[in-house]
Amino acid sequence: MTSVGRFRMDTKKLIEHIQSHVELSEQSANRLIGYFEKKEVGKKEYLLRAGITSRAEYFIVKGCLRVFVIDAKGGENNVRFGTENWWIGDFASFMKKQPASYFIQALEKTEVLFINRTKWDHLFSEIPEISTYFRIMFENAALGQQSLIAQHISYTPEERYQELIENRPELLQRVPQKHIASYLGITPEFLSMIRRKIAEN
Amino acid sequence: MTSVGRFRMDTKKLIEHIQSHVELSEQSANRLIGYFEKKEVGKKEYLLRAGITSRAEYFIVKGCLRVFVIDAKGGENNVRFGTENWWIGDFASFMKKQPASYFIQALEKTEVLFINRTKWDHLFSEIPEISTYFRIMFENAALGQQSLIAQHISYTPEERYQELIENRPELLQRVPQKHIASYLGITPEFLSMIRRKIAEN
DNA sequence: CTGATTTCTTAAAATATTTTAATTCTTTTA
DNA sequence: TAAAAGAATTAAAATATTTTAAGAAATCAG
Repeated sequence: MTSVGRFRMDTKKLIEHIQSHVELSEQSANRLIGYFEKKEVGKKEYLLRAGITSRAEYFIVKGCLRVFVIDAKGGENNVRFGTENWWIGDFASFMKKQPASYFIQALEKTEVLFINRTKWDHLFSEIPEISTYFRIMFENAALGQQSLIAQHISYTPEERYQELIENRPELLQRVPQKHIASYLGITPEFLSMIRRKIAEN
Repeated sequence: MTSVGRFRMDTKKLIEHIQSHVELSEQSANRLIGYFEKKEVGKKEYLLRAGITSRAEYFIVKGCLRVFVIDAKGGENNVRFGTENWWIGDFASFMKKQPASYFIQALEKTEVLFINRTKWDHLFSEIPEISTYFRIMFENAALGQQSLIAQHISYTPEERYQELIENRPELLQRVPQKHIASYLGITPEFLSMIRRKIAEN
């Protein structure tokens, strides 16, 4: 197993991410390792399926996942993409122990760290710094989603595509366009048209 | 000033709301009062304007507010409505002390409790139960927004209107239709058509 | 490496939504 | 309470987006 410094490579990525947001003592960092397990998800495999109760929250060490819902007509609708250093999961399902609304599928071979519900419940009391870290994560999630909603309501598909180019250009290299189109709430055909129009200028 | 039990009427509503989510000792409840101030906002008056740094987070004791952004074409786009027992504000602006993106306007004469930034920073260390309460509030915000985004992406305006009828029927009585239309991301004319179509069946 | 499958693009026709404008209904104000 | 202002409805024309279908390009499996 690859090792960097005191930690396994995968755990190190999580610890670095936490340390980029809060102070984390060496002792806490060491304890933390015991809370997480590693999992690999092959391309096109599922980390979670709607209807199944989600048993974990996932931190992406390497790879790319999409989160989608199936609508009344049976169509897949992407709502989020996760890449390195993102947390992903169906948090409502995880917390309330209720069936998930979302599917989570790997778009590449992906490596995640995950924490189960029992350990999650102990985490905050035993590693206090983590409480602040997750408060920041949830605040960021709330902020990000707030502006997403604003964008979805106020902007045209073309403007939302331009936003995506600015905010997450790496996704356009990594994710098939049909998934981008679904994320933008349009058909692949219409996205193709938008791209042509932008390229012409 | 009206008084119920030991507390002023307005503060009591907040304390009851907190107690419906976490245990709150009498001592903590008493301390809490000192953190909040009261404010009245007349109909059509603004609690916050985009461009101004938001100095507070607001708890609605009585009344109704809308949160909106102005888009590139100068149009107002409602993103949220707050009624009794809702927290409202531009949290990004409040936390980062940066200019607000949102306008918040009263649709009725509204009474709010607010906490300023200095007190917010002391709140969590001095009244520990509150940390859990706000974690729950943010979790709920994240969950609510997650399903809002899913809805916006997956459903037609008509379906979103039906959702609104089921989830927040009181808003339809309270909020002018042009604001509902803006919230749904459509024109008032189109909402009118949807309503007629639904009524016909 | 090659055939099979999936993804992307193009164009035309169909549908959904907005815009404009006029009319009625409701609320506000003097 | 009447007049004025704002909000909701209707319909027709204009525009945005989806659907369908087909071919080209890229990726995958044997």
